[in-house]
Amino acid sequence: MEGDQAPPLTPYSPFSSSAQQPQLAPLPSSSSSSTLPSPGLMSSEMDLASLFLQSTMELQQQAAAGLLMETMGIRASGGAVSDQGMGGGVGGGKERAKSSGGGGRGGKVSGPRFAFRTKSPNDILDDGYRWRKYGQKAVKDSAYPRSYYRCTHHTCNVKKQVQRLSKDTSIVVTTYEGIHNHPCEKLMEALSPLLKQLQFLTGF
DNA sequence: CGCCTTTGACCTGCGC
DNA sequence: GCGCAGGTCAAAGGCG
Repeated sequence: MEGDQAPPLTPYSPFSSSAQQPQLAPLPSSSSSSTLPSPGLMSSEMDLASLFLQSTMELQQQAAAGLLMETMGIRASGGAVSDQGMGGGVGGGKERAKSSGGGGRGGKVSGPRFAFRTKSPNDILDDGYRWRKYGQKAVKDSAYPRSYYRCTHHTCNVKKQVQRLSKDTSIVVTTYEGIHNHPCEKLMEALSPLLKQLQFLTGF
């Protein structure tokens, strides 16, 4: 069924149309809203930790959408990549073909995708998660290789691609695919002392 | 010792 | 059907 192109990324022209592109182009459609991870914390008694967990989940969404980036002083601009650029897909070596449903180029995605550009000398921007690099590939349009990363969390299947623009080497295009189903480690680590203090003060 | 990066090979989808 | 381009795997090596 080649019918399901389902371009989850809003096409945009990287530089050409000087029009006011949004700071980023999160995936508009159905996929993003419906694939929100349901954090299994529906226990009857929700303590502060659970609340925190939930809020971090939401934070992730915003972070992924680049909103947080700006707050953190990271410049997020541009938007989604067109599918001729990094739209790629799950090509598939070996067992991936069946496990992930294949997909292939311009095809299915495992989750919502966000792409944004950051102006940074570093290819890797520290978003609080731990990533493991699983591939690097030279791409045709760019003089710089594209790197492939996967979230190291066991249950998390989020991937990201990082590529430096050949036109402007100071700009790094990062594409996130999927949504983390676990809290941000660094964030939790930083907040845990606060949480304890809060619990102490509030009597919980 | 565990985790991460590197790198070549392999697989899949698309265009011609 | 073939070649190209992109995405992923997995072994090997490095580092803290």
